[in-house]
Amino acid sequence: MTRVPISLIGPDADYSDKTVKGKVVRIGRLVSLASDNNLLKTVIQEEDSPPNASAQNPSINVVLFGGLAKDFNQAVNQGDVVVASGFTVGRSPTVHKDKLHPFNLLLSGDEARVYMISHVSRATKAPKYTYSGLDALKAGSVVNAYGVVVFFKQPFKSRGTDLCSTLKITDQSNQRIACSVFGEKLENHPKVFQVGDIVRLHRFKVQFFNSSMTLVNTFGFSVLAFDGAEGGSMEPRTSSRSFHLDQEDRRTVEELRSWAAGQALLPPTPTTPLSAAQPKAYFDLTCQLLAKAPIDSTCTLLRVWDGTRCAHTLLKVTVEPDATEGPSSFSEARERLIANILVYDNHVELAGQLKPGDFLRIYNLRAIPGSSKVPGHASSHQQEEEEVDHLAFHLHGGTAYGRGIRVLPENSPDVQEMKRVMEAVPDEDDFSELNDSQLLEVWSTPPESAGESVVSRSCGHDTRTVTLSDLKRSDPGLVHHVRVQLRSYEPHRLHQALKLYCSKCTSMEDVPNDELVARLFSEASEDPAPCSPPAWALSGRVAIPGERPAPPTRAVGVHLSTHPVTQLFSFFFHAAGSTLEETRRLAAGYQNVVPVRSSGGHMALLDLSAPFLFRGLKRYFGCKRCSEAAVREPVCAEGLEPIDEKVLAEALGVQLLQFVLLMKLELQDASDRLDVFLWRDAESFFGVSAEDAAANQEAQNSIRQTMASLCPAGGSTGTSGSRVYTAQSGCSFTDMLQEY
DNA sequence: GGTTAGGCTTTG
Repeated sequence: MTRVPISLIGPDADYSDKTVKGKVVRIGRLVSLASDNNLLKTVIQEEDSPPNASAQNPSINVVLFGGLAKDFNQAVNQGDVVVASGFTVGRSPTVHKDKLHPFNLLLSGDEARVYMISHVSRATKAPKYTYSGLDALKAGSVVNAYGVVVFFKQPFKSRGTDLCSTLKITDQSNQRIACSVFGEKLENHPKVFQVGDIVRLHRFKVQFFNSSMTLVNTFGFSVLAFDGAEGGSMEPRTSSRSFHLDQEDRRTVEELRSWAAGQALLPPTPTTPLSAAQPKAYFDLTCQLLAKAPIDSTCTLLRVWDGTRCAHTLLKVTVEPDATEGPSSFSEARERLIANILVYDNHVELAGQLKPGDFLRIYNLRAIPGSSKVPGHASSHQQEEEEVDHLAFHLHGGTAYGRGIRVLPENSPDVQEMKRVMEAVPDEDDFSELNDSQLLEVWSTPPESAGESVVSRSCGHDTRTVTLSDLKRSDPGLVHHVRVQLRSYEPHRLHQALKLYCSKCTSMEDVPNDELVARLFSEASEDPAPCSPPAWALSGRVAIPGERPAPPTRAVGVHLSTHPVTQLFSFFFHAAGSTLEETRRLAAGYQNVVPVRSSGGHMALLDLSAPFLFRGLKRYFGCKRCSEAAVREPVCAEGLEPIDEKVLAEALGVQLLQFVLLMKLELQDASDRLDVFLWRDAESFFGVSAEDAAANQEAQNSIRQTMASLCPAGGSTGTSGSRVYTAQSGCSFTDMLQEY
């Protein structure tokens, strides 16, 4: 065999008796493909290019398949020198992105070989970071350091071009060192959420200021933040995809945690729930934003809750419903749990970026007793006296005392705890904000009189039966039992009863039909612009699984993302150029298929009328109003949970829509008729989840059978065959049959 | 590989 210089690799040549030699400069993740195949991408660089070569030390992508990929992954270290043979040459799909060789080497099949010429031992593989104690910092040097946060400010706008975070950190030396982080992007700032958090700083410059040390980030810096509690999660908070964390790092974090616990550096109550808010006190609040409204240019109203009820009556702030983002009113029960927060000055800009549904931590919030004048909404004297005991909450201007607002990730332990509290709040559920008039809007053929609908409530099953005529004369809001005949129902086509519901903006819409979706797919594939895949994606082509008898299979371009810890192939993008039908077939063979298109040279999701995700037979949709979709790599918080529709929706900035069932029933008894909506309890009524009903025939048949036996004439006007049931909300159809 | 900030007694 003869060796070919990397620079001379090109198409249309026979490489069966050729070798390529190079140093391994990058090793990708091992990707498991379908049917027990593996794939691994690596980059090798020629160290001894011949003098006549066009480029010095050129690099080339090498893609290994099958057992070779697996063996290579186990054996190789960065820095090893290898020789490859038995390869073929293909066009590199990533040449524009990685600026490497326009072709790549493909090593698959029996002839493919990789020989290791020299081997670097594991111990010297990763560059080792050394960390300075905070008492050993030398001005002018660039250091790495660990510290426990004793003071922090959330990123705020500096007078320059960047956002600025300031921290004060300490360690076992008891030195307290100031630290400033500058950067344009919020995601590069330390994700410090409370005093006691631990940070790991890389590449910070030591500067002297007023006889005290300060650490300032330099080029190529990184910050990881860890929970400071003993036994807390070891998952660092970072936006970086490529941080390195080894056993020694974990030990350092553990040591700082136990040291800090002994020093009582962690505040005993990091945040105060609304139920413990005291007048005049300053406190940090973890909460969920429900709605917001601008008051004037220096003040914004945030309406939040945390699931607990404040011991003091909360101040009501009235604003125009039109100016409110999110629901403008809530049920009475919910209103009692909602705190109105007025945020001022510099916080107004940040508040503008918040979305109803966001989980927030608000730092240095002040509880203010008595009525306070809201700019532009001066209340009358009478009202002021009435509200004298009421609590309002202010976030003053400025960043002193760490005043600020931070969006917390949904997976943070404090948010999880708060959600448990919220879930236990009675008389509220996902649909509480959707009222009858909204339902009628959703309904394609609204009944003539909106007054004929009633809202269902769960009940104690001890109410006596009333006639429909009694019911219609009684006050709204009461719970009734009726003994009625189902005269008719709508829609007759089950797919029209399936709706998509957004828990964030409480909108409900029809499920887009296949014709519309197919059209979006064909439109997306018409864009001829080349699409540069993101750096983390592995690009290639896969064959569309065919049907039997197999038609000629077609291959489509795909971009893969693999699971960071298990390295299992778990996520799958497919590029523009395939049809809905092809995507459907891909989804049958691969776990997660996210259709993408080319948009201005970048990878983007399709219009959100199309499913953003195919998982087997199931399709998932996103809310057009609440999503800020972008193709990003999905990351698992703990690294081990499966990548499901929720993880993907979050990574892609998609607000996941929930399938719900909505039916209109026309009830009749001797006294009257009544239209009712079956929806909130529809799933328990049919004993079928709406998501299943959207994807599987068995679930659909079950609903169909239930309706057919309730209303055998299929809802036609001839109802002589209809049977009569005693209906109780919260009751399944099977329960009803037993009672009958 | 430059500038920003460099807690701090807030108050509608």
